[in-house]
Amino acid sequence: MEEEEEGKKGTEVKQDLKCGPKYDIPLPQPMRGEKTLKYLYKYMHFHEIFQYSFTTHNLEGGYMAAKISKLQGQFKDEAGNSQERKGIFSGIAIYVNGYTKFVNFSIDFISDPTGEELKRLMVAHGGTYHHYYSRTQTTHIIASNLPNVKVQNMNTDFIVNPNWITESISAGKLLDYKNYLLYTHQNRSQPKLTFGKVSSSGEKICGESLESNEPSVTSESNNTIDEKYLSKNTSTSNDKCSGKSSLSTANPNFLSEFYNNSRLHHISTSGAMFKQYVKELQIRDENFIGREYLKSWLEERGLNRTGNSFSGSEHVDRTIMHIDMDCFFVSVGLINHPELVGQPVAVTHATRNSQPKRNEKEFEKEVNQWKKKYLPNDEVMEEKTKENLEAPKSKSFSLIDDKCSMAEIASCSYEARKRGIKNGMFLGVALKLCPELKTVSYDFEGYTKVSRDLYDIVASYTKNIEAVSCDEMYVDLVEILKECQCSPMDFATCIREQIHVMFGSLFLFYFILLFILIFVKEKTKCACSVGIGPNMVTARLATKKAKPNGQFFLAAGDVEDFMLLQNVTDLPGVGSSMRARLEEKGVITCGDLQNIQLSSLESTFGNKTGKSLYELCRGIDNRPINKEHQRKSVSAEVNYGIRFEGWSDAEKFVSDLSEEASKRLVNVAMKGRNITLKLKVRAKDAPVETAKFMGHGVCDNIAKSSTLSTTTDDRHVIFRECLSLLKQMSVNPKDMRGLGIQVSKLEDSKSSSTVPSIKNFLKLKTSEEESGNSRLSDSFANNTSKSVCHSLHDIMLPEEKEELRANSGKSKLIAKEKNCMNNQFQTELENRKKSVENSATDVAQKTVDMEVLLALPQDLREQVLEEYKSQGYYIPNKSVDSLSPQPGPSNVHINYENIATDIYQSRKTSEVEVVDLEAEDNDVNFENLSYSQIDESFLNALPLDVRYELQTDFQKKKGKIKCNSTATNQISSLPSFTKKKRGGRPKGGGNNGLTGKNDSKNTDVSKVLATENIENNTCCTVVSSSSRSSEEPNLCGETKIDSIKTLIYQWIESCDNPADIDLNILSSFCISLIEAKDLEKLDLVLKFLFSKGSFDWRKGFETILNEVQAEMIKKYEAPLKFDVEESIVTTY
DNA sequence: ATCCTCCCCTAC
DNA sequence: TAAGGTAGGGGAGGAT
Repeated sequence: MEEEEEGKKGTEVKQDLKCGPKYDIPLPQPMRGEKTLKYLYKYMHFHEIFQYSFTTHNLEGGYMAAKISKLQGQFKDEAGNSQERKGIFSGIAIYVNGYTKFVNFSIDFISDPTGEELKRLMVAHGGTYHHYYSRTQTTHIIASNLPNVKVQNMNTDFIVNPNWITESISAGKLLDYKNYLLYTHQNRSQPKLTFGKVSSSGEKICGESLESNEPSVTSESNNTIDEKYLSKNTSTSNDKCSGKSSLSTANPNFLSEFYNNSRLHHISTSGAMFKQYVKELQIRDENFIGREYLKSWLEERGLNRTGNSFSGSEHVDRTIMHIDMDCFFVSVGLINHPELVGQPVAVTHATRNSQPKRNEKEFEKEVNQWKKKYLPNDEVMEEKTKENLEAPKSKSFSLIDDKCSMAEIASCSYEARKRGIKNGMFLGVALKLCPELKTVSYDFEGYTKVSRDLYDIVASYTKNIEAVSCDEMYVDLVEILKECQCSPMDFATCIREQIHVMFGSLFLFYFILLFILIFVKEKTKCACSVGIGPNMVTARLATKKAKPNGQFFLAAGDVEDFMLLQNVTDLPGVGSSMRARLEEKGVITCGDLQNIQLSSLESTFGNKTGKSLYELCRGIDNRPINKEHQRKSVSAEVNYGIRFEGWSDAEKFVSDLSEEASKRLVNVAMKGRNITLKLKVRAKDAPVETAKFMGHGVCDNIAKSSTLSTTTDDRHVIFRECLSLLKQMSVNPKDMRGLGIQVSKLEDSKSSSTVPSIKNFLKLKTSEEESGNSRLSDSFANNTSKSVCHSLHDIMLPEEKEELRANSGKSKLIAKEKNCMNNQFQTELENRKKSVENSATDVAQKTVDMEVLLALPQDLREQVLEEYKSQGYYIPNKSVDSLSPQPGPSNVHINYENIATDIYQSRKTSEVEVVDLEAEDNDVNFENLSYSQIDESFLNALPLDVRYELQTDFQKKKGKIKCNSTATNQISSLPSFTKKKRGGRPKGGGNNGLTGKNDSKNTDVSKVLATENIENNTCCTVVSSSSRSSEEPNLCGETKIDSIKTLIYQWIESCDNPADIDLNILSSFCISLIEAKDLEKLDLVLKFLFSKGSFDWRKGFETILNEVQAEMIKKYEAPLKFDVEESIVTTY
């Protein structure tokens, strides 16, 4: 990431550039057309827009420009005001549960919001939106039909109808949520809404508005909900006193909650993820659709060899491109906050209103200790000069006081940087520098989504990529420039344009930004910067020059001059410590550094470091692009919220952490021989209560390691070892402030055979498969490998896929966005695979995104496409055509033809493979599978009827299925079925650490499921090749309701939560039931669904239900009469 | 010399 | 209040 958390010396090195120009790509020309503007008018209430002629497309100067800047001003004022008023939802944090209304595109979209809309509305009015339900922080759950049985963990008193939000907004005040409670039958003791009064600082807006606006409500309430509300909001500070904060190890879910909210964890793991992705790219077949696009792109602009003075051979020596997103987290965050574009914005956990309460003395003590640590020589008085020199993370200690929030800024916009705000700075400090600073919450899903798109775009051009992090990479351009006869700068323009459009398309979903994007173009400079140089350092330095939103080409001949004035801090490997040491020698610029002898550098910094400094400061860097990253260690550590009362707490945590480390090892299919335990211990005189809430304070670091005789990934072995190490360190658990486990000396786990400990009643797994499988499912995809099919979805025929997608329609797309983190990387796997086939086509499809286009009214959609086309944006004809209205019943029909054809091409082989496998019948023979082989404990756990069903079902199936081991391997990579293998550790696409909860118990059911799915796949293949229209709708080959139920039951049992892909299959099955007019079966299926599964599943089922209802309305103009609650009640 | 362990530093 | 992770490189100093 471009993020520079280390405080860097402000010595600005100005430079006269003889070399490559920095140049900005032009943004889309303004869109014309009255209709468009009518829409904009309607949705944005920019009344004034309408008064002007919009045939003008030169908005650069004159009257329109003035008008627009005035509108922007209003925009800002509005945003500012709402901040001042703090918004009606201040203090409210919602989690939207399964609320996936199919996009009902009415003019009055405010009254019928989607989850995304709720999110936007919430934030726009001062509230918080949680992607995940947090027991401690979510104050209200928004749902339209939340099943009530399995939500004991949630306080159902706070499950509220979405109308609460919209009506509150229209009322201009916070209405009493209890009038919108979803379960009015549950707790009839009505709350007294007095929390506003009790709220410590009388300024709490939620209190005010309630008090002043809803007095009648207050009087009729009693205090049950009130108390709960209070305990969630205002009295949490009491928790701190008792040391029982939910943000500490006292919380049983601490580890996963922490990881789900840690930006650094996200940065690390996503970085690793993309390194793995690039590694896998290497063994794939070449499929560079982007290159074709590049060629036509060059041709159109007359930039290809013939039309351009550039001769490809000039740069073939070595040309490295460095791509880096500009303030990545902010850019993604702004997608949901278009109103903040152009303002100083920071991404943090806290909000600008956060006002921590702390013990002043202790606080000061710690801050002074930090100062001492980072301002050596007792030069505390001279902070001003020394401050930024040595202090890490730009903490600006002089500005810290006991009132300021110590939430760290993960990323801040360029507007904020102009005010002196830096990444890693405490929010409180930043607010002192820039009181207008706006804060935006994290959107980890969003980051992953955008990163994925970014990598997809680049990978469609070349495989010569070194992933650095989720938003940064190096690309070796030699090959592509040669092949396409392209200049580096042209390539940079082309690829940046794609990235920009990708970003733009995300913004498009929000109409306000549609406006900004098109009319106020300079405001959307949110894309990426690109630097090109003869090697990695120079490329990197060039990027710095290019920022923000530019590109810079540093020719080999210009390197020497260029380097002279570069700041040493910008060299890779020079951080705050090295900078300080260099500064002592009077070295500021690379020019200064060049004056120091190699031998001198080597003696002061060590041989390697010295040599590397010597070379880097001259712009010499021979490191090749590392495409095949080899992992050397796996670790899990936490240095936040660690508060142990005694040994048992510590042991429990070490145990949890061992499990985490073990999971991560399994995820990467590695085992390690060396185990290191890292400990952060409160420094001797450091205060017990840290300055930062639940922070680690001033600490000493200790580490101890031990080498095992054999490699391991076993959680128990790791635990035992760590516990022993921990005891050896003899530290009082009460003083522990951080703990980490690192496993190194890694080996591929496939070399050591690991037969899963599960008593498998189906003996279909060899250890070889086991490890091979985990490798596959770990990474995104592996097309060249024998295991081509990863899920049912994968072996479906293109027509089926198309149908599936079209049927799922909009709500699917939206639902997809709501994936919880657990599923994120699982979904990732699917996405990744899709993108391989589609590559640039897919990119283009994405660039003018389906979601966006579908959400648009048809005429507007056409206009948008027309405009984009006319501006030279790459929109494949097919996709454009497909977005025109289609004949037939589906008005949301998407034509995935081009994609489907691709898939078909590449799937053909896999299909053949499956068929062959069927014929072969190798190790695994399902004929041999008998009911009696099923684990008894599993059977006993089943309700009698299901047990019976299962029994009969097995009898039925006997002899029907044949499959060999390879097929097994394929199927067991099916995302939703990979989660419980090997002692319940999720493997699959589930990325290490980001898998929120995975404490699932090991069951044998997954084996049943594996069986099922082998069969299913097989059946699916067979069925799909026959004519679908005349056939009875089937779920993976099953048509009988009983069999379907069994299938669904087993599916649900197999994992903790549903994978999208499986939901889609189920959903399309339901829709095919509608087609077949078999509403009775549909009803039974739905009832069965809702009677099973836990909370996580319900969310998925609700998506299906929504899709079904959408289809019903389309087909019969009436929804299916189906009562979710009833079906739950009747079953339980 | 070379390896090992225990750090520190750096990057995102 | 607030989510200060993770992987890799390499130096110092001791063991071999």
